[in-house]
Amino acid sequence: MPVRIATYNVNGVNGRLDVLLRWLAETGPDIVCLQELKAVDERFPVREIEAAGYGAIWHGQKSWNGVAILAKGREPIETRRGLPGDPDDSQSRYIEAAVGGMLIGCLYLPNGNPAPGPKFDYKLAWFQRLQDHAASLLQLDAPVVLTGDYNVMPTELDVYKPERWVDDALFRPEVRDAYRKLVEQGWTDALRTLKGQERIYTFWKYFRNAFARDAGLRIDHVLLNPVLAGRLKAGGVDRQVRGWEHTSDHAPVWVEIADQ
DNA sequence: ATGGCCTTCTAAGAAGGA
Repeated sequence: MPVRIATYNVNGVNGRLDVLLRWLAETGPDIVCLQELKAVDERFPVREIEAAGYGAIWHGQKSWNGVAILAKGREPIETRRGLPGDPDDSQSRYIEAAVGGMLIGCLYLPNGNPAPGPKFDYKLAWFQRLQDHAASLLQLDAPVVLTGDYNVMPTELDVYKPERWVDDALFRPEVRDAYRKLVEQGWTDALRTLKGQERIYTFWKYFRNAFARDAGLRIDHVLLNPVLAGRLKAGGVDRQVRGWEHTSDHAPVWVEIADQ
């Protein structure tokens, strides 16, 4: 049986619990990385998620951020919470676990707007810490996935109107460079590799009917280490979820990994 | 070129998102 791994910026795990549970029931991913829980640890809906058949670990925060890893029929074994490199960073943006012999890194990279400014500086510093940690993960022989909301459109192909985003923190050259350098360490951008030059979006603004116009961005990514890249069989975006009532502004992204 | 929408926290609007 292939393993299906998904990432989903849920934009409020309690406010959109119905959407999350419906998506889990309809698509049944084996491993799920969630971002933007927007809830403290005590308010993570662990009962409902367990009732749906998933074990979970999570790292919450009041109002903002928050990440979680879900595993169908098993408990993720937590290996890390928070990126190394800055003990003063109190934002909940990274959690990592071993699930069924794979190492899963779940991340929510800072937005960084407005740029330039302190938020953009924080984004670049966070990206550097991610690069450093990712390099250490590449030393492992085990299968490794590094996935989540990267808040970067890697190329012009990933933006509905690139010229409108040139000064945005999600598309500025420094951020695209950081993503490119990360991938060039030896990671495989799963969706781009599978889809060639096809347009792929994972996010559509709530404003101005963006989803209906398909005015989207590709900012949620699944990166695979070399062991897993050779086992990549399929991948896609669950676009239908973005069309549901009361839904997140992101759609889930998934890959399927073949057995060894 | 701007503002459009949506969440949380907490009780009206502010802040953050992208």
